Amino acid sequence: MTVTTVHQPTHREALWELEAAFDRGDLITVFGHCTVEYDGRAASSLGLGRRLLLLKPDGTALVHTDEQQQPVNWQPPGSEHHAAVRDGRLRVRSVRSSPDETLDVRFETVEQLSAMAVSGRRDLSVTGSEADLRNALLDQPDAIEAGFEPLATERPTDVGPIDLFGRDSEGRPVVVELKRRRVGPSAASQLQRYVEAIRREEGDDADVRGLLIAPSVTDRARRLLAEAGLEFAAVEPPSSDSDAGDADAADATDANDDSVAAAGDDASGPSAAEPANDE
Amino acid sequence: MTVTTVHQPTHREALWELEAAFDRGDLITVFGHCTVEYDGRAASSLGLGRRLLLLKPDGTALVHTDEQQQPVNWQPPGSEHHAAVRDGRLRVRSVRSSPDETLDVRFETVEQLSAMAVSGRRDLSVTGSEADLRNALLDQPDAIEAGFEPLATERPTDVGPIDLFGRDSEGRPVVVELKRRRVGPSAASQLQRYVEAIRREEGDDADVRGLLIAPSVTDRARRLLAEAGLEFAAVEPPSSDSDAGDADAADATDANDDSVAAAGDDASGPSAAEPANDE
DNA sequence: GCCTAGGTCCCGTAG
DNA sequence: CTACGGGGCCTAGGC
Repeated sequence: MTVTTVHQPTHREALWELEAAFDRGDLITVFGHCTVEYDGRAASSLGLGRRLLLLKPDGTALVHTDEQQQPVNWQPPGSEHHAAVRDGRLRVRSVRSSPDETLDVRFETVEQLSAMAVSGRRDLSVTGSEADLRNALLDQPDAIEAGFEPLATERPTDVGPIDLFGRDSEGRPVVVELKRRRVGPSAASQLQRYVEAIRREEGDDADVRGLLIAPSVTDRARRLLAEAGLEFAAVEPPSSDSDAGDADAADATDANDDSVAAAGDDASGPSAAEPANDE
Repeated sequence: MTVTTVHQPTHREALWELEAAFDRGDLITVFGHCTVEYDGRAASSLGLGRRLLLLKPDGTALVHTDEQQQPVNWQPPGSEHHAAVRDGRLRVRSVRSSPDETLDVRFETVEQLSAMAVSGRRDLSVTGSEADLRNALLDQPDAIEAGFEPLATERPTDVGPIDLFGRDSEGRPVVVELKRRRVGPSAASQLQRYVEAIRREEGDDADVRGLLIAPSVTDRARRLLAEAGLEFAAVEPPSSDSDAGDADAADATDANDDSVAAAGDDASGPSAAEPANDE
């Protein structure tokens, strides 16, 4: 049995289950009527309501409502969870130091408490990141511009590391800043900062180019680049069009063998089945 | 009853419960042995493992493991959840458009499925934000420097809005950039960008000051500021020291009325009880 | 919808 | 530990 659940437990029962789950290193969910107080880098307070508290064995605490991707309150990994019954309420407190922070969740009633044994990989490799873009451009330097010669990635300067550094066909140093998505003014400032650092290194009269590579650029950023004498080149990130096989398979059909739940999910076409390609 | 739970349901049973919970607008948790596939702005794949899937009625989907504050995979609010049984697995798919993105969670087995009716406030007012810092400085302009006169907040320029704009005791324009925490090179660049925009507005020979206000600054950022002729002033954010009453109370004692759960939680001292001050 | 910047950002990596 | 920048960042506020 990899999950333990109690419904509408007394606070003592809930406390006992929490203690056991802490010891087992389980992932814990607590749903109930609670208040939430946070004090640390900032401070906040949340009145009574039914919410879901998630407690992880690494010290993470998350309070979720029925809206938003982000938790309404939280405590980062490395915290310590404590539970106690006090003033007729079940209090779950997650604390960490450096910085000193406390999250307090006080339950008037606990509707459900579950403890689950998690397993399997929790790290995942994402394709389509800036690093992937960099590697693709290193394989095809001409995609940047004809004759571009890469010299270094993450080249250090005294204002931070340059994504990609090289020389153009005429031997001029080129500072390349890569972004996986549309860029705004901050990316232009970042590139300018790096270019000026290289100019200082090479001598103030050095002819150093700055090149921002991204799928697109906002108007303001384009103007900033122009004013600073920097260049822009549009390059799509190498995610969806490079490896579209699995995406197409996942996109093509729906709802065959059995019924379907949810609004507006019309079966498009019960065509040929794709081979299962996971696990 | 505000929570419905099934343990080790068949996929058909799980599907039925999901459908009902979607209709009720419940917050849903599904714990089980699953794979996770994502394709959209990037792409990722995660092999079999026991994980917790959180589905919100606003379209949010979160896949959590036993580590990290951030979900290992997710789908933002506005997505549509669909569920189906296929190839002997329960498939939960969250889809959105613009951008086109799909999250697929395929359960080999479902250990537990719960549906909860959430209620109560989900918005929370945080104290200690940059806006609080700004308001505190507007109340006490002399905390910035003697004779400083605030003129505008979020003053627009053609490179973005200035946090706080004013004039010093000698009538010179001052661009103030506020940060609630220690700042690095990017904040210095940001301030420089604004200052140059104001200089262009006022005429290139204008004497415009730039002032970065934050709790502290890194060495590189300090050097960047100096090179650009910009200033720095250390100001603590107005969070923990302003309203320390509740924090102290929450910090003082632990574990009185009943027992205590968790590792390393020695009861410090069962001293005087503080008054309950929430709800 | 896009743009701009904040965030208790979180997170990994390098020093 | 700090520092720096990426992120499928997310989220709020304007336009």
